[in-house]
Amino acid sequence: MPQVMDAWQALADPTRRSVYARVATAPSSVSEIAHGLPVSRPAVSQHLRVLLDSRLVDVTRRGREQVYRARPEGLDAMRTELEAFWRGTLTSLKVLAELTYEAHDGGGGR
Amino acid sequence: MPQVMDAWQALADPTRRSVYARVATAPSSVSEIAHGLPVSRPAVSQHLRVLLDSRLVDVTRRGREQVYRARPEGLDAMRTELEAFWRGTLTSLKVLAELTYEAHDGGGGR
DNA sequence: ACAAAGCGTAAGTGGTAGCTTACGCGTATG
DNA sequence: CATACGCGTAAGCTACCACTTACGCTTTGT
Repeated sequence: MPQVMDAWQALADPTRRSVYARVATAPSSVSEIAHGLPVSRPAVSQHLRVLLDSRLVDVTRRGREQVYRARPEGLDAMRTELEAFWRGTLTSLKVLAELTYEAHDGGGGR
Repeated sequence: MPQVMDAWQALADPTRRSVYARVATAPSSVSEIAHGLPVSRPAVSQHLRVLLDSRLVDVTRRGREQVYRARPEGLDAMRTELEAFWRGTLTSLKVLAELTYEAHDGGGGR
């Protein structure tokens, strides 16, 4: 039983990213998701639990199936968070790059 | 010796994110970075190795110090990748949301 | 040439994430 | 009411990640 993770860490795992991609493409039941992946159904259930705790997916009962779907808000929240991180670092980087390159290079880097 | 990781997974670790944030704010030597963190210097070295393999940081020798600095390109590449992922999922989500809500809800989300 | 600073790496350890098999509960179907 | 489907969870195992200590190499200073 995994700990509480932020969306970033939650989506870091490849399998979990696949699971999320699946439900983002189309709401699916657990068995459907598992059928398209090289892991067992309980494994998918656990991944969905993590995604659920991270507020990245949503659940709706339909008959005896449990339909999972992605939550746009969760994604957007994470994106905003990332953007802030980006901005901070990139600003610093830009300043430093200018200070560094203006003297001897010009920035032809790769 | 860690495996090869993509930028996403590399930045998933909190400590490693701190290391990256540090070098993004200002190019620093290994000891400097380690001095500001609750881990040993070798640990920082290993984290820097991972960031190096992920093309997220850069190294320059200066005297006997090894100065690490963040690579804007690496970040930007990851950001692009994320953006693509975003777009794909969000598009699907929007379509599905419309199809779903138009019949019985109205979109009182959250 | 010798001592010290600054790193990188090897070896070893603890913790935990991800997976599987086994089981039990709720729900539809005859 | 009995059977089968769909799912969540517990228990256990394996592998890997992050961290530490110990060692060796390169570079600077006296």
